[in-house]
Parts: sequence; structure tokens; C-alpha cells
Amino acid sequence: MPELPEVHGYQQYINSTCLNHKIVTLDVRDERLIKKPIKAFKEMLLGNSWVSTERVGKYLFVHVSSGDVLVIHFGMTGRPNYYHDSAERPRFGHIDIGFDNGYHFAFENKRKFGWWDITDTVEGYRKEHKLNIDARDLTFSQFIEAAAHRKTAIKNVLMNQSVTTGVGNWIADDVLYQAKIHPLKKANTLSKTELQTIYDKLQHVIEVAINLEARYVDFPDYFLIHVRKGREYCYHTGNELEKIKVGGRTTYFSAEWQEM
DNA sequence: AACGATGTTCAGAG
DNA sequence: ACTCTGAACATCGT
Repeated sequence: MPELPEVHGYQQYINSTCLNHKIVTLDVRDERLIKKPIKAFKEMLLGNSWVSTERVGKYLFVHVSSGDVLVIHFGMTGRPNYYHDSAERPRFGHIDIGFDNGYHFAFENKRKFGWWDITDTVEGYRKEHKLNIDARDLTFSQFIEAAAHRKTAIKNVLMNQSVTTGVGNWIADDVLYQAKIHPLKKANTLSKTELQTIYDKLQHVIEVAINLEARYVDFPDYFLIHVRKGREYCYHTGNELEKIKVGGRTTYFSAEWQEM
């Protein structure tokens, strides 16, 4: 279920398992998950190893000993799985790497919205794909600069990867809930104080989620995520949550708590 | 068994 | 040139 905190965890997982092993096999079960020809991936990976990783939002960059950078995006349903070759290949492990130590890295992707790409540098890729600073590294003034003038709903702004990267649907909902801001409020109508609150809650939600390794059930009670489904009730008001569409995504909020 | 889902991308409009 | 919107993408679990 990858948003920024999950991908952060995936990065730690990959760092502690997959680095510095020679890659001996690559199997891509569905080539729609790769954005370059299979040949290019084989040339980059086979005989080489993963050296280090960098995360920008939900994007994970792997520096390969070939000098290239592997770009991994987990989509809606991706997760890494490092398993020994005595075990069965995971059902949804659509891309699979074999290391010379007898272990494999399976890129599990149930809904096939995840993908791999190849690039030269992280910076180049960021520019090309208009990815702004990772939400965790963004300063308040950078947030103001990127967000305050936007004429669209604040929720769309939070999820726009060129404003800041890593915020997805549930984080945006939780941030606005905790900030007591209506998701449809236009960004350019928000006061400096409101923007500051949104920024602070964004940092808070991300840090809590990372510290708890994205185990939602362990999050504090005031997190929206516990009730972010049909016919549930606001922790503060006890009233039933509203469910609407914002920017094409399902959005939950508490009408009396997050007033327009 | 139709619908919704944590994701990005792209065309077209403003 | 930039910003915004909405549909498209794949397929599984409910």
C-alpha cells in the first residue's frame, strides 16, 4: 500500500537485503511493467549489483554498479519480497531478480500499476518528470512557493507531485482532517496560518507513519485512517463522515470539523 | 458480479 | 507556457 512512508520502509528493507550481491538472472513476466526494452534491463543488471538507493516521494532509485539508475515505482499495490530460491516464487512477483547468493528479489505487483524504468541521474529524472522536493524534506517556504498560488482544491495540491512528492490519497485526507481544513478549499484562499497548519500536520502524519513503520492500526486514535471507509464516524464530533470525489479520488472528511 | 482501489500519465481545455 | 480536469490504465478483492 505504498505512499511515502511505505516506500521508506521498502527502501530500508532493500538496503538490508539486496545490496552488493551479483545479479545472475532477471525474469520479467509481464513486459508492460517495464518502460524500456527488456534488453536494456538485462544489460544494466546482469553481472552487476545494486549499490545504494535513494527515495524521492514514492519513487525509489537504485544505483547499479553499471553506473545506471534503476527507477522503481510500486504503484498502488507493489511491495518488495526478498526470498530464498528454495521457496516458491510469489504469486504476484511479476519481476524477479536472482542473486548469486541463492536469494531472489521479487517485485510484487498485484494490480500491475507499478513499473521499472532506467535513467542516468536522479536529478535528471526528477526534472524531467516534474517531481518536486520529497514531502519530508520540503521546508515551509518551499511549500508556500509551490502551493499557495494554486487555484485548485487544497487536496489536489497536496497530491500534486510537482508541489511535493510522496503524498497520496490517504495522507492528504488525514493531513486535512488533522488540520481541520475542508478538502475542497482552494489553495489560494488559505491564510498563512492555515497553510502553516497544513504543513505541520503533513510533517506530523509522515513522521508518525514512518516511526510506526506504516502499521495503520498502531496510529494514534485521532488519525482519520482508522475510520476512512464507508459509514464511519468522526473521532471529534461523532458525526458520520462525508464521502466525496476530489480530483477523481475518493475523499473522506468530517463536515462539522473541517468547515468550508 | 459490479464496483472501487493506496498509483501516474496523458490529452484537451482554459 | 503553465495549470487544471477527467479519463485511462490492470486486475484483484469485496
